[in-house]
Amino acid sequence: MIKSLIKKYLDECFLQGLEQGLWSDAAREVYAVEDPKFEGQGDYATNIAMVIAGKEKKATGKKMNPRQVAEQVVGLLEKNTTLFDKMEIAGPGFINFFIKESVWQSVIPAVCAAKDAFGRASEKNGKRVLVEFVSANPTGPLSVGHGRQAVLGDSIARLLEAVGYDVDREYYYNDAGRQMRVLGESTRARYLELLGLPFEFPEDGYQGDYIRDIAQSLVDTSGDGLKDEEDVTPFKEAAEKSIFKDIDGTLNRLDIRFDNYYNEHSLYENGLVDDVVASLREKGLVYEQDGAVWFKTTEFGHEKDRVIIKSSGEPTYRLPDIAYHREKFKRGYDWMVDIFGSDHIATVPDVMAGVTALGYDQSKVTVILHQFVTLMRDGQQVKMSTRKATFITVDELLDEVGTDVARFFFLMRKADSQLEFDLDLATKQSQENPVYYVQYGHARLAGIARTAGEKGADRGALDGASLSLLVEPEEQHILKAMAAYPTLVQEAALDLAPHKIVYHLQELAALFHSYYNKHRVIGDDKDLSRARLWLCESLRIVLHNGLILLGMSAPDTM
RNA sequence: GCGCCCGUAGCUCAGCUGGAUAGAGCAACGGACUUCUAAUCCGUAGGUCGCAGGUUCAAAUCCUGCCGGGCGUACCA
Repeated sequence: MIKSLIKKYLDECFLQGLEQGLWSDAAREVYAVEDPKFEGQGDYATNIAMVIAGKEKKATGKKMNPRQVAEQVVGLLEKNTTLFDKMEIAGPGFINFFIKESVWQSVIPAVCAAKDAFGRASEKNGKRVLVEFVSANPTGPLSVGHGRQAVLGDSIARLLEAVGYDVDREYYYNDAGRQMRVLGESTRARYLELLGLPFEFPEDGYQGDYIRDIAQSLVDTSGDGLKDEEDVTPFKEAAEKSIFKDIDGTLNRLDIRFDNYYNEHSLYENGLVDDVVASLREKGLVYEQDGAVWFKTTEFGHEKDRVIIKSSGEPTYRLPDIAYHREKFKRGYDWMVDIFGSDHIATVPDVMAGVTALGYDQSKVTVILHQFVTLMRDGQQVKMSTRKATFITVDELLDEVGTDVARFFFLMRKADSQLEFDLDLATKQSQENPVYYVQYGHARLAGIARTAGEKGADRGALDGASLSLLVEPEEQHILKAMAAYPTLVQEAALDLAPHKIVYHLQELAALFHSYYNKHRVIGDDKDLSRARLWLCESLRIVLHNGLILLGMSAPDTM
C-alpha cells in the first residue's frame, strides 16, 4: 500500500517534469519502485533517474546526468508528499526513500479497519474470469498430479476473487470415448469375476482396486442380472457415477468446489462441433485428405496441419477443444484461464489457432502448464503408473498429511517448476515443516491476545493506543511486510502465481517469531503493551487472510 | 530433429517486466526454555547463479549458441 502510494507520487512528479520540459516522454511507465536489498538504502528506492537519463539518450541523443535528474525528481517529490523522513541519492542515481515511522504505524488502523477485506481489492470488479482446471475424465481417482492442479487452480481462483474478479470454476470432462469404454469393459470383467463366471480383462484395462469395488456394488444391487448384458453402457455408467462421486469427495476434502461441470458430449449434441468445422471450412482452413479432415494450422505458423476428424468419422480431441473454447468466448468472459498438465503442451497451439481462426482474440486466454509432481518417501522417488494403479491418490495423500499441508506443499513452487513432494517433511508434525511454522505464528498471535485478556491487560480501543511507541526495528519490519501484503496479492493474482503468497506468509511468520523471542508484548508498561497488542492483532489478521486465501485454516491454538 | 519448461548453497527451491554487496527452508555445527505456546529464536559454515559469447552505465535476470534433465512432438485424450 505504501509502495503503490510512492509510485503514484512518482508518476505525478514525472508528469510535472514533463510539463516543465525537464525530460521527454520516453521513460513513461518504465521506471519502478523497488525494495532495496540492504539496510541504509532506505525503505524503498526508485531507478527513475537512471531510466530517464538512459531513455533520453536513446530517444534524443541528449546526455543527462542521472544524479542531476535524481535531484530534480527529489525536488518535485518534496513539494508533493509528506511520506518521507528523508530522501537520498545514491550510487549511480538511485533515490532511496526513508519512510516516516508514523506512516508505518498507520498500517495498523488500516488493517484493523479492513479486517477480512485487508488485501482484497475491487479494481477488477465486474470483470468475469473463467478458470478451467482438473478436467480429469472419470476413469479413476485423482492422482497427486491432479492434486497439484486442483489446488493450483482453486488458489488462483481465490486470488482472482481477491482482486475483484467474478470467478467461475469449471471442470471439463468427457465421458464418451475409448477411455470410458475400456473403463466399462474393465468393470464388466471384474463383475463377471466376482460372480465366478468366465471373463476377459481388457488388455489395457484399469487395474485399480476401485474397479472391484464398483463391480461389487453392481453385484450388490443387481445380482447376476447383468451377466448376459452385451452393452457395456450400464457398467460404464455405474463406474462413472461412482468415480465422479469419489472425485467430488476428494475435491471437497481439499475445500474445492466447482461452479460448473462442462460435458464435452454436449458440444456434439448441440451441433457445436459440426458448426466449428463448417465455420473453418467457410474460411478455407479445412481440407480433406486420406479420408480425414485436416485443419490448416500451417496458416498459423505451425509446422504441419492437423487432423480434426479421423477417417473413421470420429473427431480428434482438438476439435471439441476448439469448440469448447469458442463457447467460453461466447459466454462473454473477460479472461479465460486454463490450467493443464505440461503433457498437454501440444494441444495448446492448435486450440489457439482454432479460436483465432474463428475470429476471437486468443490473448484473452492464458494457459498455465504446470510441471509434474514427484513424490519422495525415505529419500526415494515413489514410482507411479496410472495403468497399473500404482499411483498415489490425492485421498491417500490427504489421509497422510491433511488438507492444509497438502495445499501448502502443492503451492510452494511456481507452476513452471517440477514439484518434489517430500512426504517425510510433510508428515513431520514439527520443526522443519513450513506449514506449521506459518500456522504456529497465527496460533501464537491468537494466544497472546488470549493471555492478555486473562490478565486483564487487553488492548482496549485502537483510538487510545499509542502506536508511536512501536519504534523497534523488528516492529518496523513487521509493519513494512504487512503493508506489502495487498500489493503482493495483486501481483500474485495477475501473475497467477499463488506461490508468492506462500513465500510472503513465511516471511511474515519469520519476522514475528523473531520479534516474539526478542520482545515481550505484554509487560509492565501499559501503553507499550497496548500498542504491541494492536500490532499483533493486525499481524494476526494479515496471516489469517493469507492462509484463508490459500484455502488453509488459521488455527488459534496448536 | 523440432516445440515448451527447468538448470542458483550438500538437498528442495525463491529471486528473472535488468539495478547497488546473490536469498530462504532443510541438512551440518555451536548456543537460548522458572518469563505472552521451544511446532520458536540467535549464531557459524556453505555460491565460477550449467558453459561460452553478446547487448547495457548496470545481467542470475534480456539475446545467440552449446551442454544436461523433464514433457510433448498421433487419424490417443
